[in-house]
Amino acid sequence: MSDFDFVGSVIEVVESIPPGKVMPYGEVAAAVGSRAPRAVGRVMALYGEDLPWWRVIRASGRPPQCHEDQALPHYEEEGTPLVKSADGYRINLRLARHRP
DNA sequence: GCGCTGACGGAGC
DNA sequence: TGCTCCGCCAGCG
Repeated sequence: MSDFDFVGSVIEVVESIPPGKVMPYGEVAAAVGSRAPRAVGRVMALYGEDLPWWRVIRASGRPPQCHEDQALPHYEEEGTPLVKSADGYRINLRLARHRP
């Protein structure tokens, strides 16, 4: 697996996430056979423009920092289980977590 | 070839 | 429940 295309695999996994579901960075990294959730975030920052990046969130149940406001409308549109929090809102990983 | 940074995760307090 | 510290890997100068 040395030819392993990290970026390509990450993009493939993110696009495989169905609407209304989400997947933590750690899960995406594990899905591509890696342990670098940070690297996944980098891919989103670079290629996220062509991907449903809002379906990829942190293990804390919150979307990428500085992007929560942009992700919110997407969740409401896809019917993603949300939980209102003191800070604003949060994703209900219990219901929204996508399992391959 | 080396070091720093980053849309993070988990454990500890 | 929220914040802090350390560790992880991949990309770039």
